[in-house]
Amino acid sequence: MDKTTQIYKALSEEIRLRIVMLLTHGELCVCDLMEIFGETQSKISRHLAYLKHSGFVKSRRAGTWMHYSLKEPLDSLIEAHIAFMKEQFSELPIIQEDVRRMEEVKSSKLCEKSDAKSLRTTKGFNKTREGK
Amino acid sequence: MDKTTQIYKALSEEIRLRIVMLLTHGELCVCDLMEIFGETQSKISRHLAYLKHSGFVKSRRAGTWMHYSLKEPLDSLIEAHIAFMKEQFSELPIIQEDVRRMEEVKSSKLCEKSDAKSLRTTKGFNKTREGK
DNA sequence: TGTATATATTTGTATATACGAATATATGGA
DNA sequence: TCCATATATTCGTATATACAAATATATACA
Repeated sequence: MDKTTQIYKALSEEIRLRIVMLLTHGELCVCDLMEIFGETQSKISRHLAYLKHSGFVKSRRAGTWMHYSLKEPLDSLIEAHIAFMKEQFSELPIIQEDVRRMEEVKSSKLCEKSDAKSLRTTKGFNKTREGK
Repeated sequence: MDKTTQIYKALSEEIRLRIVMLLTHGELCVCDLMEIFGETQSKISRHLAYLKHSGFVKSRRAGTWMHYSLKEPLDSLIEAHIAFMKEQFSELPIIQEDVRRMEEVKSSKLCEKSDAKSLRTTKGFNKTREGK
């Protein structure tokens, strides 16, 4: 039952549960999550590593950015948990607020729209990043 | 989300998850659980206290025995978790083996069949208990 | 190659909670 | 009241994992 209890441990820290909920909407990079939650890079990164070890997420490097998304294919038990979470938590104010901030962040940042290489060679890139 | 994460914490320890699964079949006393799991009284009691604090179970005293069962009414989120667990875990060998041992223990012990007072005044009671 | 950026990991520390062993409490019966 | 039984709690300790701060790593670009 190690796998089973590891899933529960992974979801027993609030920020990890909220990250998983956000990732059901699609891929996010570390910098997005830092901004959405107002947390330090170290904290976000640690929890993503935990979720990765637990089988929830995969990462994709694009230039210097790391993009995280739900692993594919998901272990079927994890998939069932995520379906359960969507049913149970989607309507919670704190989760809806996270989604709202996610949309805000995604519309004001470029790192989600294409990969680092093309961004960095785009005129005006640094200007865009200054907003942080 | 404290309630939410507390539920995940409660289920993230294997023995607690297995106790909850057994209690879906009905009330059990501490001594039954000790025998089913082959664990010490202290360990069983501590985990039951944790489950009680987390809102999963209630206890009923009958003489010197404490009987535990799923709380009623259950918090609706906990109820949903338990329904999920039944779906996902009922067929696992370890869970089925727990149920088998539970049936064995319940058929060979009396403390489940009536309360302590009547048992203690029943002839042959101590003999029955010696089997332990 | 050297610098800057994004992310990951390490370090030192704090907290939650696990454990076994011992002790305390509550009940029932002599 | 005193003892036995069932259970709960405490004590001392070990482990997992949280945190912030610091440092390391990987990549991009000059």
